[in-house]
Amino acid sequence: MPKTDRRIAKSQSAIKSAVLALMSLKNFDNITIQDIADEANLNRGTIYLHYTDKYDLLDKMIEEHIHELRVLCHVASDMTFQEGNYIWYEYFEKHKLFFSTMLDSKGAPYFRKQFLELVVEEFGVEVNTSTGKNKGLHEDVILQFFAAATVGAVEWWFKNGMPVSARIMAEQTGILLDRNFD
Amino acid sequence: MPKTDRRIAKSQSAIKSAVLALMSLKNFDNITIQDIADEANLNRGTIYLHYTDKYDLLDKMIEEHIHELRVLCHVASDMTFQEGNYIWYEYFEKHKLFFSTMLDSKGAPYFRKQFLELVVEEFGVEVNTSTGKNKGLHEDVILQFFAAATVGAVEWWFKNGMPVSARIMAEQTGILLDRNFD
DNA sequence: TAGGTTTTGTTGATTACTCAACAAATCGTT
DNA sequence: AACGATTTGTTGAGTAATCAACAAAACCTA
Repeated sequence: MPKTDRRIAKSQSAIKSAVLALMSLKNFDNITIQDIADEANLNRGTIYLHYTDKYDLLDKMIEEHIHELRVLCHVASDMTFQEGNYIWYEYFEKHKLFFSTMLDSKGAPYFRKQFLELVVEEFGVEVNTSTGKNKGLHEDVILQFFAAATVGAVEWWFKNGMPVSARIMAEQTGILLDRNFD
Repeated sequence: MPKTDRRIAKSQSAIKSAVLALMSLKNFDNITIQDIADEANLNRGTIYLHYTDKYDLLDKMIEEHIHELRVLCHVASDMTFQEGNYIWYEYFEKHKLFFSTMLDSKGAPYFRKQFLELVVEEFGVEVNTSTGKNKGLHEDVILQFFAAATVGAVEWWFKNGMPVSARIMAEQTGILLDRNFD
């Protein structure tokens, strides 16, 4: 694999940092491409060399967070859902600005989709329908059921301004998941 | 004047910052071009697009400081030498790493020359050989005399590890200058 | 909803940067 | 003084970024 050109790495890094910086100042939907270019100190046209529009840019940023969450899943593979969830929710809280913006604005139409796919995939290794409490149930049904539940909880949490702590969210959704997997 | 290309500004800025960062870690003479390129996160060849070698790079950086010092001179044009000197020595102290490196290593062969030229030029507006205590003396002689004295004092200060405070240097050289100009 | 203003996305010509490769110069040991 | 290793400065071909200019879309707001 040919390593990426230094200029590409620098431009993309500057662009993403600029978006994050601007998101702390104003709503994503009110950020213009020119704003991003100014903040990143590069030409507006350069942004279009890497992303089709600002929503595509945001999607790419989402992909990176999805990837990080997947890594955290593997770190937590030996833990209970309660314990593992807390790692996730810590990550959410750390990037609260990012995630709440993602889930609030119309700016990230595919976030929920990508997020759900991730959860389905990661829950997949945990489910067992040949023995235990889920014996005889349909694997896909269980997966989609609890994945949607998990994503929905996170979505609710952010859309409502995180009314409870990350620890509470992790614990309670963890209890509900641990109760249903073995 | 056509404004400089954004890429040029960014590259030069990164290169200069890299040199300053590296100078705090090791002697300038031990810094390689590759070190600078790595620190600045750009290709080694890019440095040669802007500077002929690392000493030229250093000279350009010097020029910028010389320019700053000239600006400070104009700010201090209404003050006594004692007062004005303190502004200068504060600047020296603020950039102590830079200046001590300049005056210590063989890396900046022209620093003293440029510095002296600046002092001669700036003292020029102060000297008066038609009336007062210097009446009848040769202007160039006075200028070269006290400019060399001033530069020599600064040089001594840095080469000997700044054994006295900036305030003391400013006060004492200020007294000596105020005593000889009117 | 008609008006002017801002933002968008694209274009083409130009310039700066990248990367790998090279010979020559310098450095550091022995 | 001779050795290998590092650093230097340069080259050429390829790519990314810049800038100005443009029409079309989206946006106020009166």
